Amino acid sequence: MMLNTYRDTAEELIRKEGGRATGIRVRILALLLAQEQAVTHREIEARLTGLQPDRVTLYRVLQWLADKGLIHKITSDDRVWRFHVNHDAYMHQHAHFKCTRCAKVVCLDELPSRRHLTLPAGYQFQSMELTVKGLCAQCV
Amino acid sequence: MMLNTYRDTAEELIRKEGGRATGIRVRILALLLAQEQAVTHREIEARLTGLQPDRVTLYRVLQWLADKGLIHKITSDDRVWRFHVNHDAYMHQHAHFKCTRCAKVVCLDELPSRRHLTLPAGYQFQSMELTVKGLCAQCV
DNA sequence: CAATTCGTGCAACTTTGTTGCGTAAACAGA
DNA sequence: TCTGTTTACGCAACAAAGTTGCACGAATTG
Ligand SMILES: [Mn+2]
Ligand SMILES: [Mn+2]
Ligand SMILES: [Zn+2]
Ligand SMILES: [Zn+2]
Repeated sequence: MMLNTYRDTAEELIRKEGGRATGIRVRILALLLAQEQAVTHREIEARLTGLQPDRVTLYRVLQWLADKGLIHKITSDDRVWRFHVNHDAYMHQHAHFKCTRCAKVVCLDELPSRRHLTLPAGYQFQSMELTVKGLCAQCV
Repeated sequence: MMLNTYRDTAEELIRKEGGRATGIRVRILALLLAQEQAVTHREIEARLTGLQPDRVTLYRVLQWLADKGLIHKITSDDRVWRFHVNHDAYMHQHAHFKCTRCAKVVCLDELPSRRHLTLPAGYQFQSMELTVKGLCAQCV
């Protein structure tokens, strides 16, 4: 399960950002480190067995982790944020995939070049958000 | 202002879909036909001077128009739907631009080819949603 | 004009997320 | 190990966006 290792890593990362390594923060970040795919607030709540932090605290911890750059927030058409750790590969801008059957969200490696887009005259590019929809390997 | 023409067009489009051309539906679709950019539920409400339909009715009219293919819904990171008429040019899949300063949303003409993306093994592509962020011509 | 169907308004509810504030826990320094 | 300060947490209340059920009223059909 490697859960102890995840907790140790989590604690170390939190301290490195100058935050207090509270039980809640460590458990949440450890949980995120263990997730392959991006997870919602609800899913995190459900998987924090034993520990049941207040909803507000969970929101605030997730926001803090995102502010510190340890995780990133993913917006989706279902109006629910999903969270995923910032592995090295995901530190740069990247696209996401969302399964239209099971709603799973995973991070993709790349983003198409902005050269493939033309903006109206006078418009200035800053960034792009790309979500690919389809069926994941389990749902095909 | 061409508003009469918009109302006539709206009424015609609604009847063509087999719906009742009620005052509310006609006014909402006429308003959307007149908009260059995509508008939110709130903005539509504010611009329907004189007529003040119930919030729920507005939601239902917009959903009906979208179901009939007369308009399309645009999702955004601010968790608010925006609506825009389906001009011929926008019947196919297309990208959107959102201004990071004034929150204006406009439809872009094209979508980059799916060949520029690689999905994990076993994943099946269905569609993509692309939002370009930046500054519009008025905000640069 | 009457019957039927469809659209609208109202009230209540749901989901997701935010704000303010008092209290408790973490950490640093003695 | 104790003490004081700072930071995080929990609770309650709030907010925005959207949904559902149901009764009533207005279009359309004939
Ligand atoms: Mn990601
Ligand atoms: Mn569009
Ligand atoms: Zn799936
Ligand atoms: Zn702008």
